[in-house]
Amino acid sequence: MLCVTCPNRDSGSCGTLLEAQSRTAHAVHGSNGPLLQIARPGEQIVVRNQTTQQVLVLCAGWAYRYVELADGRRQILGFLLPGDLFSVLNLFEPLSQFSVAALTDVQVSRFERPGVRARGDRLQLVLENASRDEHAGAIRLITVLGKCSAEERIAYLLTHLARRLRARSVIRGQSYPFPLRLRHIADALGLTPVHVSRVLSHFRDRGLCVVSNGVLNMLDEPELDRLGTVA
Amino acid sequence: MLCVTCPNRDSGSCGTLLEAQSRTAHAVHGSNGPLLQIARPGEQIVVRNQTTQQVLVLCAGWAYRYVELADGRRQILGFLLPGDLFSVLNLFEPLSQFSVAALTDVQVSRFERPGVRARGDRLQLVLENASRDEHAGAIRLITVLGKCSAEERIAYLLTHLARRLRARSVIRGQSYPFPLRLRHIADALGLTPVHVSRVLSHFRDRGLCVVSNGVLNMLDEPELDRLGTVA
DNA sequence: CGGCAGTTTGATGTTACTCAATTTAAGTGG
DNA sequence: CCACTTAAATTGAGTAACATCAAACTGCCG
Repeated sequence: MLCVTCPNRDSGSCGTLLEAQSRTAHAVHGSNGPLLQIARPGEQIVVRNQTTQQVLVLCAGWAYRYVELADGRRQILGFLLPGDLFSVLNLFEPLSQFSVAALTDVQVSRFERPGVRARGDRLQLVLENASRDEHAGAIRLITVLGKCSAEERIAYLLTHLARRLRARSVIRGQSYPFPLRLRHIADALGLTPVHVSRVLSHFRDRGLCVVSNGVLNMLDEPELDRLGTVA
Repeated sequence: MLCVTCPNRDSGSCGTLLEAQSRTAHAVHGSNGPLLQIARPGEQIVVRNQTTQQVLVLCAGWAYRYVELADGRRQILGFLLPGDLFSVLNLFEPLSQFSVAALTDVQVSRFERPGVRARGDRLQLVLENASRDEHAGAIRLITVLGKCSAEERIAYLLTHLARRLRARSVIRGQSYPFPLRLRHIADALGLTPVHVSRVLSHFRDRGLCVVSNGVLNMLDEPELDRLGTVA
């Protein structure tokens, strides 16, 4: 199946979610193709509180959404995988509530903001689904941060990412590419890199998972899943 | 100004937010009035993962949205004040992502789910605003939970509630009715009741705020605000 | 071969949790 | 109005989880 958002016709990097979204966006946009942007690891793609008339979709690579506090502390709100809309809100709201930066080399598609108000059922449906997912994700993260130990949080993150990657057929087995540094995990889960390291090596000792060479290998996914299941 | 959602014509319990929302909902609903429900403190109003064809608005009193983990842990997602829509998502999604329970005696208005798809600009606008607010609230809470100390979290909660109450003209001075128990604060902020008690008495000693007789008195609101400001 | 960024490990410190006892407040029935 | 009961708040002591600081170690790239 062709993915209209990305220039590359070969499947793999773009999952099912993207297909629905991009088709919609494409339909709205008209016949001229989307703008394409590339960024290098660490590069900032969206600046919080900055307005843009475009809707962004991550086309290839990983990125993360985050906010920065006045004193430099950073909270990562979540990770963007290929096919992800940066934010549903972004469809009708020009002001971004968070920053976005690249984790790997990424490709980002930029569409002119579609006329959401004038649209019919098809887009509405996509919007509702994405809206629900985003909301559900926020609730889960709040719950994990509020009620779970470091082990539970990390297990949650690892299995949650695996689930999302599977949903877009990026992985089949129990391992997947893992571009996150300890710092990212820490900032996403309210921990310190040092403590994340300790928990991960504890996981390694228990034969739960290993991360090496930028690849995460889940040796005992059921147990990881059990640990990381919150609600 | 008359509040169509509530049976009581006297203002005060219903703030500005409700007026916009209720008018909208009323317009969608047609001429027959909304169903009214009352509940006592502690009573559960919405059950997570349960579907309903109605849209709920808190009309009087306080309530809270929460999720419960398998082992009984509870995470409070936020507090509902008079005039609050239970959830924006609720407008087109029959499945509730969280439970809701009453903190005080409450009145809840139930509207038949409006035909969101068929509506024009007016409702769209209200939806966008509410959607943005809900999203912004979730991001703030995630940040507070992920990056802030117990003192900062509690200061954030107290001043945040004050702001929301002021926005609907419920309070003018620096004190407001405070129906939360330590347990609620704890479950909302990822702390234990015991620790919340310690922090609050520390605040008291420093002359920041006092809570007694179900009333919170912010003696040094600027300092509280400074403590609780995250992003 | 340096040099840098990221990770690991150890030692120590702090925050917040747990457990338990005590006090206060809020009802309830006499 | 006063015992009695019950829920909530407070206080103290001990502990666990996680943070902080610092040093050693790894891989990688010029």
